[in-house]
Amino acid sequence: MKEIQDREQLNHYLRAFQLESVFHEPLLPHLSLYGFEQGDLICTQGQAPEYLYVLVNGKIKIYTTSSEGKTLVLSFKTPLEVIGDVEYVRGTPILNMVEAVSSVCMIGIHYRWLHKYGKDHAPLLRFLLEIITQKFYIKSNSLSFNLMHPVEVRLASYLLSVTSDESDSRLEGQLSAVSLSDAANFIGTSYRHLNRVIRQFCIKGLVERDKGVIVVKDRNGLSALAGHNIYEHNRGKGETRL
Amino acid sequence: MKEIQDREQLNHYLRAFQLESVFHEPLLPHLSLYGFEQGDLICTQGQAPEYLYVLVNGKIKIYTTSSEGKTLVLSFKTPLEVIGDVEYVRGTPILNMVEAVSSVCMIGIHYRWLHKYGKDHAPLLRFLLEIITQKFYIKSNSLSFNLMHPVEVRLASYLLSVTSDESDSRLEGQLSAVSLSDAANFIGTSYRHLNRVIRQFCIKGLVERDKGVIVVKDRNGLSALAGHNIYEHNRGKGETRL
DNA sequence: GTCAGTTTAGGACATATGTCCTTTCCCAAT
DNA sequence: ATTGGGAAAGGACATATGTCCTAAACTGAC
Repeated sequence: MKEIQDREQLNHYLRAFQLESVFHEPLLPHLSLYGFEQGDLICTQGQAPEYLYVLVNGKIKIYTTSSEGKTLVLSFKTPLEVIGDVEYVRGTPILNMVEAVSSVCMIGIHYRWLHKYGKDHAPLLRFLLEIITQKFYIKSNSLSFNLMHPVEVRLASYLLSVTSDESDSRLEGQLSAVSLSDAANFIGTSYRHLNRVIRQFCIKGLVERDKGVIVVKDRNGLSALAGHNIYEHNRGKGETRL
Repeated sequence: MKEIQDREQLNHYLRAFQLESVFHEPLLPHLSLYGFEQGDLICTQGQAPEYLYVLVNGKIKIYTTSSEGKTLVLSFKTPLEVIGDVEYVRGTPILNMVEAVSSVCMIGIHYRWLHKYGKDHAPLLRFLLEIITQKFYIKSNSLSFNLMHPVEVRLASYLLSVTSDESDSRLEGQLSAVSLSDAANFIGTSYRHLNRVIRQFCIKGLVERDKGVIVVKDRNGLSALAGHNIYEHNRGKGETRL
């Protein structure tokens, strides 16, 4: 991690994501911009958190490691997203590991100032409320979805969700930076089983694999399998009452 | 549902749960107290929500029905808990079914007033933030837990969590109002499989079943099985920064 | 008590998924 | 091109879980 001393850039992000009212005058001087390289660890489970981060560029992976050593990838996040919010509100140690999947840019603010100047600042509170509510909603869906559907369906859904935002440009969606075993841990299954299902998909002509890369061939077929249950990414916030 | 016209009782609850600053002066006149009988439907999935409810007495069940007709019980809640909060923040239809598992008492307030008098009221926003953060935390744990552990472990954990708060008084924890098939839907398995696992537990002497009631015989044994992963209920709020 | 109907438990089998180990493939160093 | 090492894929088997159906237990009416 390195701090990026570029006030201009920071202001740009604040404007782009409409955060000017969220981080008002007294908070501004305490905002910093941080850069992370692909693979950098941004947060470590169990540590005492100090900063609230706002993801403004790049992609991160949230995961947790159980006492038995299994890894479960909880989510992949792209802007706009906040990390350290749950810990801030609850006053607990860091819950999960956070790692940069691409090069990443985040706005950071120390809890001290967030608390001192923000605890009564309604726009900030509403912002956090919306973000966390969104997280809850996604998590809740994800829970139901995982519990109710076999890996086959989850994989189809996952492939759709990943390739839709990755491959804006290229026609064929590919799995890019996310390794297959990450994918397995995200879907909540073993690498072995993931392979098995992928092979079925290949046979059915839904995807093709070439040198470890999965290429989606039949989005409609996958959609049919997935039902309408798509793992949600961050959708822009809709109409809210707040 | 019937409205309980008892200002005294309402004030009592507000005091008991320290909600006086959350619902400040302008909101007070719009608070009402509602009573539900066991089995009453409190919210219906898909409908337009109107009220934010605060559960102050009794026990409720949150569940969802998939398009294929499967039911998944998302959680059982006891005071202090809020429902309709996610919908309020996101401005969406009701997400899940909510049903009274015992006779239930809730404080209700129409979104209209909540918005009009509450949208800038920091204590209310902080309250919602804490509640939803708590929900997120529980949900997140629950997701990992379900994905990483077999039914056997989940059932052990479930039995422990249920019997700890039910049977404050009685020594033997029993499953009370919650039916076995509810339990199955909560754990995310089939009734059939639940039975299978219960039978194993019986054989191991962990529980006994008598006329459809499960009696926990060996809490330590169950704990060993569950690891430290206990489904969290609402724990009183800890130290928070807010 | 007896019976029909409903609820609850269990049997048999099929499928989904996990574990462990072997095989294959890829890439780099030589 | 050759070879060795490590990552990726697949085979074999065990276990976990789901589905469908049957058997057993309970309940209320008579």
